[in-house]
Amino acid sequence: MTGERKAGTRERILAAAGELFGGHGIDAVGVDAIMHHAGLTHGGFYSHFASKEALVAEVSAAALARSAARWERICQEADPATALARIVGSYLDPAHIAAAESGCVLTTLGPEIARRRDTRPQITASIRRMLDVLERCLPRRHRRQRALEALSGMVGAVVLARLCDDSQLAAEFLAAGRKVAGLT
Amino acid sequence: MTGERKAGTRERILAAAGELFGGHGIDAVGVDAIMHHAGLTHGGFYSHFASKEALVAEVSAAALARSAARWERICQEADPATALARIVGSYLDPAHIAAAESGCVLTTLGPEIARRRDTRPQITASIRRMLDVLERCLPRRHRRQRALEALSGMVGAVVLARLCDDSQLAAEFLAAGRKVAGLT
DNA sequence: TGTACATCAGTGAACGCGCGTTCACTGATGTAC
DNA sequence: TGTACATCAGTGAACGCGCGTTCACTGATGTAC
Repeated sequence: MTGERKAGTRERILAAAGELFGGHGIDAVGVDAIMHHAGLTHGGFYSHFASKEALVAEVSAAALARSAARWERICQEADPATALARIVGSYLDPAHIAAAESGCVLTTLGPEIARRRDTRPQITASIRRMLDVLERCLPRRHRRQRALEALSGMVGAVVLARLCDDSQLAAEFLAAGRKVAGLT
Repeated sequence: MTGERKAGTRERILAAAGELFGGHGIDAVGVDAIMHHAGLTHGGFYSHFASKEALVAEVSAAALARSAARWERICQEADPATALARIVGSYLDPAHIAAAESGCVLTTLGPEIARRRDTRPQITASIRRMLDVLERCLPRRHRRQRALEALSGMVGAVVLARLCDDSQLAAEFLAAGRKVAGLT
């Protein structure tokens, strides 16, 4: 069926844009580069998206929604303590620092997305879902507050670790993030 | 003296670039916009900087160094608890969320700077100075670790608060950041 | 003190280039008879 | 089953525009005599 084929291509464009945006920033990546990374030529872009800006809104919202969905899956499949360890452990891992192109959008594009006000409602919704997951993983006392602290610490630690020239200092930030997020 | 005049102009260009970069992002701001914001025409830019990229490196390093210097000044002028309250309180304040153009570079341009590897040594040096200030402001036990947690929580809370569509959720992140940073 | 000259910060027109976007097209796929 | 036609995802040349950068210039300031 043609519709399915087209939908698949659209997904490939979204995935390609997500990787390139995460790795190089939104303004540094052109439509041409995105389409080539998706194995297409640039002209076809506009039969899938109205403009680059429309793609930007969709890809950042979709990428964060996917992260939230992954956290929810982990939370359902394992007991709270194990789920927390998996989520926080993979977030605050040197591999996440190194692989910005596939990393969490909050840490790769956070400030850039914050400036584009139209995307914020969907981003906020995904942030709430991530907070809910953390709440369910954390011990009962002051759950809500501790989830907010955990997410703040995780995002800040990743941003700072990526800025550090020195991998030991970066590792210290990751350890500090783990501590804030309640990992022993 | 001519040298002083020129140095003053250079500072004005750096200040203009800092404001515009913080408010709109690095790639979204052109040399022309920066020079006009500094009250000059674009052609003169290249008698002050070798390239836009050279300006970017200098302005981000200079902006963060200025933040670090401000923290050190506060730390010297007040007792530890007061200094901590001032530093953390102004960082995690709705006014800082709103005024991205004059906000901390870690939160406005963090991921963008992390991608430009040449600036990272100077950024890392300023991060260390900021950690040192926080250490001196915090109670003795586990100072170092708590300073790392504080800075992570502060940066993450500001990034997340700016992403939130809902000012109440933003305020919750700011409160969580204050908690992590040891403010009662 | 006054005049002639040198310096150089800043001006503004011009450049080549890559961007986002448009559009006439092609050729594979699906439908009608 | 075979032929004729319609559809439309994807192609690639072309567009106008704004970017970073260059350069011949101007005019205010500093120096020499």
